[in-house]
Amino acid sequence: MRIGELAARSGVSVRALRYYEEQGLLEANRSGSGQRHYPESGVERVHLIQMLYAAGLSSRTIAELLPCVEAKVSTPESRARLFAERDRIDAQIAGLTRTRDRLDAVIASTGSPASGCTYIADRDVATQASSR
Amino acid sequence: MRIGELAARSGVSVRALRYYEEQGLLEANRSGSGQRHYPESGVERVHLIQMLYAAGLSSRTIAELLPCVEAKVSTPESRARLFAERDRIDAQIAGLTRTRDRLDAVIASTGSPASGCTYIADRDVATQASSR
DNA sequence: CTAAAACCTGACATTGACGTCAGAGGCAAG
DNA sequence: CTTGCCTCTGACGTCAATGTCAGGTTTTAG
Repeated sequence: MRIGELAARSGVSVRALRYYEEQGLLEANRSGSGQRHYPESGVERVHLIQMLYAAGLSSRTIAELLPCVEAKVSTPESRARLFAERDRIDAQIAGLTRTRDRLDAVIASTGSPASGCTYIADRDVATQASSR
Repeated sequence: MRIGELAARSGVSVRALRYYEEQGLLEANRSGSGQRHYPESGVERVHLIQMLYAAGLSSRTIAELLPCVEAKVSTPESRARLFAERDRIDAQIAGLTRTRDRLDAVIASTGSPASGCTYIADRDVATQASSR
């Protein structure tokens, strides 16, 4: 498939795919005229890349780890890297959990008791929260 | 205390503290000559700010939520915001957990004796969430 | 008193993962 | 063959949270 289709199917932009290639995360077969062509497995690969990005890894780190994630092969160095990233993610989860619990506490304290001020008179629930 | 001490004690840079003030996250009493002075509670406040940054909130969002986190008071809007951020963090934790489990599987498959290529299912990728 | 250290404001630089635009070429359909 | 969409490369723009530097004032130590 060509780049537009891969973009559509994997949910990222065409620009992002070219960027991934530039960073050595995603390879493409080039047709005679220079157009990129990807195998079906490209979709899965892009999802994997996105997952690692979402975990806070940089493109450089991803480039280092992708081969051993895909090929299930690792050198001692890459194993150390895998462990380090795993632990970092663990720590991140722990921190996020504490943050969430703290937010829960705030919600509870401002919401339930007679701490004043909080009227659940829902007047405009349509205020969609545009986070992110 | 002055800004240098707060920076040292809270573990962030002086530049960052000035930035927090600029963004309305951190207030300072000014001495006659214009120098910032912070109460002891500033340390805790900066830690709180850092925690929220680490959870992926933007300075604008933090500015909106800090008052009700500190004062335990919330308007219906801020409550909705709190819920939304809490849920976002929950989703982020879930995604990170899946990523960590996948890394664990990779580690196991590349690390165990006869690295017999244990297959790793990845059907559930791309839980959008980003961090920082 | 003086020099060093800390502080001030203001402004430009940086980093990462893209967005966006320009100008040119490729490809299937009518 | 031309129309219209897709793709190419290259390059500059963006955004957020700082880093860094300049040039000047304040505080502190000796």
